[in-house]
Amino acid sequence: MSGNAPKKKGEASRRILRAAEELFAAKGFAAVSVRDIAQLAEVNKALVFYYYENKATLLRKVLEQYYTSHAEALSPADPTTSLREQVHALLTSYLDFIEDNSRYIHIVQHELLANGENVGMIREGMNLLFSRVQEVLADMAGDGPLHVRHFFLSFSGLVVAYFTYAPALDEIWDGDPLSASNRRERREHLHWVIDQLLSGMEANQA
Amino acid sequence: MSGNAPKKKGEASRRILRAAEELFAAKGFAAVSVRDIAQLAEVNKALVFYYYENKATLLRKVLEQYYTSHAEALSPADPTTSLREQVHALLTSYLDFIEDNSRYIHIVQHELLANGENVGMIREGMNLLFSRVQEVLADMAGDGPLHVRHFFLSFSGLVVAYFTYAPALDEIWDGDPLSASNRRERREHLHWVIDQLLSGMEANQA
DNA sequence: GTCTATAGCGAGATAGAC
DNA sequence: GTCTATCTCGCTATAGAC
Repeated sequence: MSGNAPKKKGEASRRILRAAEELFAAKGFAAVSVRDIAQLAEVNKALVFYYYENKATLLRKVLEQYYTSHAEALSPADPTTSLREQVHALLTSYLDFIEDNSRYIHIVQHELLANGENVGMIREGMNLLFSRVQEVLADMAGDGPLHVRHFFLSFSGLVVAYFTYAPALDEIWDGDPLSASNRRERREHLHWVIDQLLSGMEANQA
Repeated sequence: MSGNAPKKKGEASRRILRAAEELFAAKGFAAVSVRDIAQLAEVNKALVFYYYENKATLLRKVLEQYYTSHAEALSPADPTTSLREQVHALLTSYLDFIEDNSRYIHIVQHELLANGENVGMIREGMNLLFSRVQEVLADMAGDGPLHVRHFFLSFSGLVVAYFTYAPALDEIWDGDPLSASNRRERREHLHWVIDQLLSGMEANQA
């Protein structure tokens, strides 16, 4: 017998990609070895190089995959609703995407910190998201400190902080910050924050 | 002649620590080799192991150093001013610290993402900062989605996002997001945001 | 398409001269 | 305290059998 794993044939390539994604998110590109990836994917190490030219290519494929699903997840604004509702809808869809793809953030943050070749792909993703925020917020936002780009960045920071800092928050939160009920509460907080900011922008326009 | 560098004797240990700090912040712990550190510090590789037992110890020392200066940078609240002013003062001192120690964030984020042994030290730093925020905000904040911990995390995210995302923002910003004038503008934005949130909290109390 | 075997290199760390 | 030289290991990547 060669093994007891329920592997389906032809799937090896996908298993490798999934394993790479999981490990890159957990430990970062540099801290992961191809051996780790092969082990988790339950394939031979050499097979990784057969499907993906090298370790760096593997990371690029992981990022490309996310880039695609991120772009797809951005549903277009519904012009029949109020701007305020459109902003909330955008926040909701962003949170949905991130909860479904929490590893995405980790990989992106790793790459941002490494500040290497892959920042280009991340920049494209940011630009895309920014243009969506701009569509919705352009009329409300102002200039200088109230420019759309600041709100875009602030929204991103507000959303992402929760996932970045979670491992160090368990004493401040009661128990696991990432539990379902705590995630729900955090969502409510973010929608509340958005409301305050929108009110401030409206007041500023008048 | 053995070299042309203006090295002062006895300083090697500090040069190593500084080099390690710089490289860990730029590329992350795993992506940095002891050889890199020695080269930047202009010392022999073996000397790194003479002063610091191993690579992991070096990172711990870097974190300890930051932990200390972070704690020192948190000036106590001035009870003769309004709560609103105290919050703004806290934000200002946090921003000052971070601008003076911008590498600190990068190292902390790397460690959070790695989620390894050093998260304990970071947790202590977060707890300390949280208790300061709580002092100032306890009376104003509420429960559930308006609990102090949410505001604490939101403030952190708002501040930190700017530095995390900077490498991918250059197309959205006009030129370098980290230029002096852009940093100033970002500060103004953050104070504006804080003001909106404080107003929202006051309204909620009534 | 998947494996074994191994080349070749750079890493962390140590021994010991000065 | 600082260096040279070296050990050992694990890494990426390749060659080639099946």
